[in-house]
Amino acid sequence: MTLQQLQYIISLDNNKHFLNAAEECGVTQPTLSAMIQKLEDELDVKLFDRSHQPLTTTEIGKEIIAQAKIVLKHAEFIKEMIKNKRESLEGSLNLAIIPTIAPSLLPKFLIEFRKSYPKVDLQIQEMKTSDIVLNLNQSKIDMGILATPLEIDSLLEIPVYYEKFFAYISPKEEIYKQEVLSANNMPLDNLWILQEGHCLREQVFNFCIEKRDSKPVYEAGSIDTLIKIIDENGGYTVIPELHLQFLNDHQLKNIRNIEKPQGVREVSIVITNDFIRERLLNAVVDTVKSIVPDEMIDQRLKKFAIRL
Amino acid sequence: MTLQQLQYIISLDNNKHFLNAAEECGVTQPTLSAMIQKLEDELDVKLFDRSHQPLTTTEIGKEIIAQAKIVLKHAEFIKEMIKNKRESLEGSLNLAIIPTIAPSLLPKFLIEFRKSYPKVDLQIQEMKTSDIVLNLNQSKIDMGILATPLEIDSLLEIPVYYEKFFAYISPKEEIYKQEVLSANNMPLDNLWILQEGHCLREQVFNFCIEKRDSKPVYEAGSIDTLIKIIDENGGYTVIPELHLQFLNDHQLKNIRNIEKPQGVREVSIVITNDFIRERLLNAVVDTVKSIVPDEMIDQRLKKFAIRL
DNA sequence: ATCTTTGTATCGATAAAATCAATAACTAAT
DNA sequence: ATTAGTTATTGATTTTATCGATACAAAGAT
Repeated sequence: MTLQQLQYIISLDNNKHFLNAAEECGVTQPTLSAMIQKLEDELDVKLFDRSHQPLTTTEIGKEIIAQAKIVLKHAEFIKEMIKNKRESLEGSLNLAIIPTIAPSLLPKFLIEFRKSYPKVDLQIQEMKTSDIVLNLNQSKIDMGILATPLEIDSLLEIPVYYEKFFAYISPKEEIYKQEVLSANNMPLDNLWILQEGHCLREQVFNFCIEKRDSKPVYEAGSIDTLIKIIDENGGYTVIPELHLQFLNDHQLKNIRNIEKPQGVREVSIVITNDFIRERLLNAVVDTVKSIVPDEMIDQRLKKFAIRL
Repeated sequence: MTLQQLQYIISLDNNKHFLNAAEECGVTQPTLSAMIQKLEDELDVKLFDRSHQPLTTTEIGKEIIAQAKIVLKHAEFIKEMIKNKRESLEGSLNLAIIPTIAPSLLPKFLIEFRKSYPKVDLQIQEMKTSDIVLNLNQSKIDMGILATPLEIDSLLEIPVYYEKFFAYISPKEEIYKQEVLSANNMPLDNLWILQEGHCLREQVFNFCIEKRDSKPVYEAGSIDTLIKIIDENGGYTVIPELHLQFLNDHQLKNIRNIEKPQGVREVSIVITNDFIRERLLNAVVDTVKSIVPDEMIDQRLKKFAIRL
């Protein structure tokens, strides 16, 4: 018994005519005849009485066809389920986000997303990149927002914006006098940097401290802390563009552009490659893009993105 | 999507192991792999995550497998329905019986059958052979009790008993003096016979009036009437064995055996060849046999049965 | 009745598919 | 890094579904 055979007997029952039913099924009449005979043989039951014109469905045949319709309905429903899943804007969504993005993105994101998609039960956790990858692969979370590229086969990255790096420099520092910093010419001394685990740390190393040697660096747990330390103690650090919104006028004077090369991090929505809730994915992507300045979405920035 | 593929993913979900699942399904592991991949391609959805050990079922995969189980259940139910139908001793049963059998069989049959199978809703109609055949072929009745063989392709005959013919002769007749009648030597004069449409009429013609010519015969509507006519007016007729029970002692003296050849009619339960209620069929057959003398069930009588 | 017309089954050939054995590729653990 | 365990791939083979042509059967028409 196959779904196809069930389709065939339903069609024949509708048409009461092999040729018409065959046409409806997109096969020739001999094929339909053979397949229906085969089903009748397997079930050891005559489904149709072909001795009259037009042919009639036997008593048991009618019952079986009614049941066959139920079977096909339930089979079709599988495709329905998938379609729904793809198109649905409901259900729970477990989102993880790295600490160096969270503070500058989450506040606005939460407001926007909840307003636009109130039926989505949004759960957000802050975690570092490696944990996001782990949890994604274990299907413990649905989505991550983090710096890319990761280049992991099982994961899919959808870049949403490109964020420049800026130097935040204490007036006590020598380089404070420079209007623009050159990336490959930044002093290691007095560079404050995030603790291990933050990808931003690695990116900064990769980006401006190419000649990275054994010299010790000072470490902190968050960008906010870094800035406070520098305000009090001097020194400098590298912060992402979206963090500028949190600085007061006085602090903004400590910001310097970095050039040659210009540092940019690619921020992406990351999902597993079996993620199928396409519409929900678009919802997240669109929401993030809506709260980020247009210039940051410009794909041309991609060429400056730091790869680890 | 095929039922087989659904079976495969259910098995893999149970086993979390291609090799074991393949064994359970009675195929090799490559076959299982290929079939599951094919389904995943068709649905455009990853059902299993093979990157971990043991493999896991994806979120959507779990939902689909739950639905697949429902589909298979409903498909299996088709076979279940057929089995039930075969084995059931319930529901309605429309039975037709020819007039020359009805009076001698029905009274006892009704009592017995209703006692043994109270859940069967038995409906009985009396009709002549041609109508029974017609109604069987149109599925208007389920079963007929009549004289066979019919030799109709679409119908199935289950012989239940063999009924001898006896001559009922008025004492006024010349042949009344004979102790035994010879079938091929019976006079046409004063032979009373049933109206056209009764197969018994044709059987009598075939049986003892081989040299049937244009000579007119006298006709009546029932065996009872025939006997009353003969009692009053003289003449003779041919009656079936089971009718003897209705004759009084006086009338029984008018009975003569017929020999060379001995006439016998085969009485069968007749159904269409798509009849599947096997157990119900057996119930009817057994009931009829139980109310007929054992000698009449003897298969050896078959060779004397009259063919039309 | 005989002959069309219409409808279904059968036949032989072909195309599509499922299946297998062998083996490569991959994963996880030692 | 090596090994054991697991899944994917490959190429050959078998099975199944399909087709076109035609035979056969039943119902209508002449």
